[in-house]
Amino acid sequence: MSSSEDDIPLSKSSYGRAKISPIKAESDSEDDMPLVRKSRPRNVSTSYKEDDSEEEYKEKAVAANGSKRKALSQATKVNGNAKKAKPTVARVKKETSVTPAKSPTSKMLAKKTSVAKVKKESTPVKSGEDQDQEDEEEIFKWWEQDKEDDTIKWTTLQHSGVLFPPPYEKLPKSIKLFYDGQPIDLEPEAEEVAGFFGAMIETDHARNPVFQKNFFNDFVALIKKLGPGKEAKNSKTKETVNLINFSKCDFTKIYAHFEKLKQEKKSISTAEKKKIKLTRDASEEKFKVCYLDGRKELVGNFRIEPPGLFRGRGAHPKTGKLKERVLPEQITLNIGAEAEVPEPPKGHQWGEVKNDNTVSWLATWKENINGTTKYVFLAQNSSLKGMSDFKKFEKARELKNYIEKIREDYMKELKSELMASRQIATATYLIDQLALRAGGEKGEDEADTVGCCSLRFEHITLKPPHTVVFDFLGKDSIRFHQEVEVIPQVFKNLKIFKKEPKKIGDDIFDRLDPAILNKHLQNYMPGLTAKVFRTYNATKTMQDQLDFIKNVGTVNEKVVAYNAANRTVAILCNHQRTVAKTHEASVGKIEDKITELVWQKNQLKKTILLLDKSEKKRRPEFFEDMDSLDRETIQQIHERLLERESEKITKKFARDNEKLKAEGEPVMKQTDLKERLKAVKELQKELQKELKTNKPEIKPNMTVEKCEKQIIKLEERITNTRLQLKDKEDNSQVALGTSKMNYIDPRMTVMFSKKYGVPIEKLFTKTLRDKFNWAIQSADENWRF
DNA sequence: CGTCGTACTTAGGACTAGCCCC
DNA sequence: GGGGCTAGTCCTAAGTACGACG
Repeated sequence: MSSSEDDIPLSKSSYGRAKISPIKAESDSEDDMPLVRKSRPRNVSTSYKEDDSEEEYKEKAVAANGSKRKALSQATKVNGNAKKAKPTVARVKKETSVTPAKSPTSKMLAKKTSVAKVKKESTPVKSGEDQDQEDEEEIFKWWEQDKEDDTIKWTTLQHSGVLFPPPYEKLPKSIKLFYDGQPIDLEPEAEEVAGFFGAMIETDHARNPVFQKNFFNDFVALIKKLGPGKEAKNSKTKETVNLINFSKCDFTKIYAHFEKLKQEKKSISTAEKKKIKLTRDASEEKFKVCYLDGRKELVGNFRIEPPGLFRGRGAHPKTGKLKERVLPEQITLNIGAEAEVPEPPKGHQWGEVKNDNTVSWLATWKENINGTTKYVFLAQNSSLKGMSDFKKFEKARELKNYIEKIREDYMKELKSELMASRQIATATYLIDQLALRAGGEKGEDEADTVGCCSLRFEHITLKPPHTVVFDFLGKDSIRFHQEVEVIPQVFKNLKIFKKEPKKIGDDIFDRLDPAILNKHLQNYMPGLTAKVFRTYNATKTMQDQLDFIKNVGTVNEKVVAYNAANRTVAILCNHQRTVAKTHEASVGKIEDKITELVWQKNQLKKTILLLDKSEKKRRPEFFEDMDSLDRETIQQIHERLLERESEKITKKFARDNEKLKAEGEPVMKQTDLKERLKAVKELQKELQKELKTNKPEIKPNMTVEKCEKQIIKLEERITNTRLQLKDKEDNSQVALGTSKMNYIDPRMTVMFSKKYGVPIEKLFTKTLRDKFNWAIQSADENWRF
């Protein structure tokens, strides 16, 4: 059936268990999270990175770097016959860094075109006349437009094509692959592939036997194809054609070489790095933009994917295969008929150039491993992407008008006489309640993952009276493992669907596939498909969660509350991430920090009493917790304190010596260091004494007021750090980003921002603010999903 | 219908800029 | 002012959906 025989020896980590109620979120305790992760291979590093060698594109880029105004007028001309509506021009100050966007609360779907002149973030002084135009750029407020027919994506379209990765640069002569202890000369094309693998030998991918096998097959085939070649100068090398044993290959020299390069790159000065970035940016500038109906829009992935080894996820049978370099001849460009076709790289031709305005891609090619089509699309902040995003959320919003009926119906249909109807009802129940994906069929050559319709016998276990255990790998081979109490009829149905003669490997929903299911759903609402339920339930859950949040407390507290709501959604959608290797350590560090802050606070309280005994009588409860830490903990704090102190002194000593050396002065001796370290000894004595007497040393000029002030500061820091710690713990295996980016209607977040007075910057990163600008501009504090 | 190809959204991990802490 | 860490960004794989085709 599927993959299997030579599968990756992935260690399966222990399964966690959690009861979760079948009806979403609401208030189920966050403590018993149903998230469990199988241990997956982790990609540690890639260093086959394309990079540098900008030369090629430099001249063109400079030419393209003309004035914005020029570009604009040119574009407008092209657009001459496009939209006729008269633009309303509004002046809107564009957000500059941290000012919350002023909401010009505009009506959605207003029947007018409006174009706002927007101040661009201050450009360095421009000379003279056309400064006005240079500083301002027109922003097309598509969300204030009629949403008409969307089969036509554009009327005119111009762009500069795509950016190819730099050509392969041969390794230095001294760096070679070793075979059976001997250095091997390889043709550059083969050497490049050896480099792909060599660079990653320390990653989990490279340790995966399937990856190794696939890589090696392709590698050997390439060498055979190339033949001994002109590089083969010695007899030993001729044997490379017979290179057949992976275990005799030694990539360590190559690996070391790439590591060295990495280090060198890291060590170049910041100024130098900046310069490199600048030239790189300049050479790429023209690819970054395009003109759609005359309006400037950003292009997303204009960089052609560089060659490398395919990093298929999970147990992908093809992982490790060689992903070949893409040539211009393989690329199809899509561009307006009126536009000038960008020049292909020297000595090359475009595969094809077409003018299809029913699609949004600018370029496409076929990738050689799975034969899938890759596209170059516009950036996330483009109008095209924005519009379809908007539509997606409006569609999900529309579902709320039908959801009741749909639920009512599937409850009835669960008992249908017709097997097909019963399966549809059961599947809809699961998709609605558990936010499962549709689950289309997959091929033999892909990782064995499933969704609702493709669930198999072995993926669910029935536990009477009506608990179902789901355990399967979903998209990206992320494990879905939940124990769910379902309604009795669903339990009964699943039992039927699993009944003999069904066995392991058989589909649960044997009368169903996403097409059938979606067709059924369209009966309720045009355009309704399985995935809409995920969007609907995600945003609905978010709204319900946000509604619980009281409008009190600090901004930080509100952000934490928002994140908690976001987390509920992420859990619903099973958005996971691997726990960072450094997680445990960093949690430990924060915990240590908190106890240290508590200790400091306690010290201050004791100091107050030493300064003025009467305080204790005045407010005994204030001093109740000043001995909250036990002796051992305090001792640990002391140790850390002392260690830090001596480290600091040692470092300072080293620095001072460096300085002296540089100035040609005689350096200090180790005894001088010892002298300096005496201060630490002093401190140690002091602390030891404190530990005995339980009385802190009083610093000169200390007053009760000063102590009070510091205590308040410390308490603030303690709550903040605790908050931070909790957030970190709760988020360690949940990925919040995916739901925020794809499932939660951004207008919900904008509503929260406005209603609760939380700057949008605290909720959306820069990229998200750009992507969701339409939502920021159009939603207010009363917005409801 | 079932299969396939195309076009688009959704996804987690790799990489990195910049922030914070010392 | 440098190093460690993390949040944010980049990259591209892996889904969904749908229409054409036989």
